[in-house]
Amino acid sequence: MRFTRFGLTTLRDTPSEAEIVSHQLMLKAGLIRRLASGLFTWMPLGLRVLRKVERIVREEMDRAGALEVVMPAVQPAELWRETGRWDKYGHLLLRMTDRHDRDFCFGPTHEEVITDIARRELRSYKQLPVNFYQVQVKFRDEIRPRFGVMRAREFMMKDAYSFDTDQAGLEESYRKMHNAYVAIFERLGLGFRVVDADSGEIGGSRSQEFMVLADSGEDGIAWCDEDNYASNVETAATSPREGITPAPTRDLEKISTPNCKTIENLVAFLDITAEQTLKTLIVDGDDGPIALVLRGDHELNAIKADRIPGVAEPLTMAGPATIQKATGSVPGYAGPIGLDIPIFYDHATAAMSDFVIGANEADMHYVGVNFGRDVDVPETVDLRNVIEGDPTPGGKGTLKIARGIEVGHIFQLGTVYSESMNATVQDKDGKDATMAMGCYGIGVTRIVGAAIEQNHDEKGIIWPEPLAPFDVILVPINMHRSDTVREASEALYEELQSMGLDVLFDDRDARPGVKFADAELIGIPHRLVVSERGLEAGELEYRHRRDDESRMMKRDDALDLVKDSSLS
RNA sequence: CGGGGUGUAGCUCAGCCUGGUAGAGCACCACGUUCGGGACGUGGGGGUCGUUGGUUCAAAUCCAGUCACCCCGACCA
Repeated sequence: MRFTRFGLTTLRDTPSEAEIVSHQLMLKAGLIRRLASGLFTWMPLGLRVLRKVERIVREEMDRAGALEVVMPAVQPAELWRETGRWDKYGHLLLRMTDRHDRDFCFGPTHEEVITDIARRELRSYKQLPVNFYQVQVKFRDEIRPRFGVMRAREFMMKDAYSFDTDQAGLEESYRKMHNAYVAIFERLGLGFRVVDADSGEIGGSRSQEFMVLADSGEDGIAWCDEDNYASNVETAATSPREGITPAPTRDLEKISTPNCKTIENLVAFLDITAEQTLKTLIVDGDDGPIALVLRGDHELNAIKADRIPGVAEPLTMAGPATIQKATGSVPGYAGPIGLDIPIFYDHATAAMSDFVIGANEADMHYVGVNFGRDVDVPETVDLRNVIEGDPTPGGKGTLKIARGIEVGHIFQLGTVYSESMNATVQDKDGKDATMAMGCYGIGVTRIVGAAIEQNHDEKGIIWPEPLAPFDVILVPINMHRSDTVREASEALYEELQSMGLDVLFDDRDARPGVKFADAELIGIPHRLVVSERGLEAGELEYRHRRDDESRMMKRDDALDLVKDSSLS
């Protein structure tokens, strides 16, 4: 491709709308342009990268035995009503009506459509297992799109759906997809980690996420190599810490704490740390309110709280009236002493002594509180978000926390969809068997952003070679004044292409500095510079995007180097 | 949806407080000089100042509404 014919405009200034580096670089390098919030046009340079991702994904999906299909992006409401998700998926669904006033949505995912296909097409267990996939545009009406293509509303997704006769088959299909995903992310050249995850609105049982490690990631990852444990912090578990609760050193005392409705205010007023306090959260339950007790500096985890028997789903904080009735006080002063509703304590509370709690009375707290003396020694449960240093569930080590970008998510759905949509096959005995499903997603567009987050420097993008829009950029110096350089460059351009390489030929009549700056910004792995002075010695200047400096090489050696590196 | 911020040329921004009819750098076009790390000169094209309404002799500027974009939050005591 000739630069002058490629329609590429790079920006010298960073657009003010971009916050994170991948978004900034994608705009500066001309990969994408924004149409509206969360909607992007993929320009020629960006599309080349996207296509490279898609190709690798397709190759590995095909290798794993999955079958490619394309389903409609627009889906009828009836299918979503069958599974109950027309209402449940709610806010993320972009709904529309056609001219006959029939309801449709722009698909955010395709479980319903594929299950409809499966129940029509699959009759016999002999047709299983089968796995269908597609690479297609999805639309999710995100609450707040952000970070460019990282959380866009319209995005490219590879989604796959497996069908098996039973759970054992599903586990095998799931394992295959897990392995295919590992192969995909390894080929893409990204640093990633597989973590346990919550299955959220998709439903089902086991699920794992593939996280590209990056500080700008929206997700937290809790992990521990000694225990071979890794989980999204949303679901990361911890265990009770071994150790002895210190003996009481203070007497129980009820004190006045005006305007201390928050832990923050309380800590400031008493000049203590949040670790010395307990907070008592009142949540709605199936049979009246329930109290959840955490150390003051810890955060309640909604997913874990929902697993507590009796807690209303979804988790709802009790309103002022309920709190008044349960505690006898305005919100902000709840505490376990004298509280006559079910109380659940987090694991970490057990190790505390001489702590501060609300007194169930406005502007009053108890200080010097101790378990066994003032409050019954509690059975504890896992209630909160883990933090760095917490013991692992297995107990062999402590958790570390890292940030990650979710680029893949695999689920064992089981029969959630096949049951509600009545997708069955005849088994060996001629009986109807509800198919066991799995679903497997990869955020294709998000991968491009994630790759940049992980591979850039102050000059621009540094593409992992499998993702690079071009293998090599050919930079002639003073081509428009030197016939020697022009002829040699044109010949090289032809030769590199005939070797099967994707070549960007910077044929602009621009000064070298401009060309070098753009080459670095758009991040092409190999750079070959053609100059009069090099040609006299039969040499080219070679530099890899990751190299600190360039080196002169014999022409053929340079070509071999690029060829071997790019086509291996 | 709640809170905050920003809308002036393709990009980054100044001008607004104190109203008088729009600017800079980069980018773009032409010519000339330059030519191995984002050159320089001369000339040129490009903006109903997001939008609607109001105040005023006069509005980019003051007032009100509205739209768009960005950030923080949306159980977080």
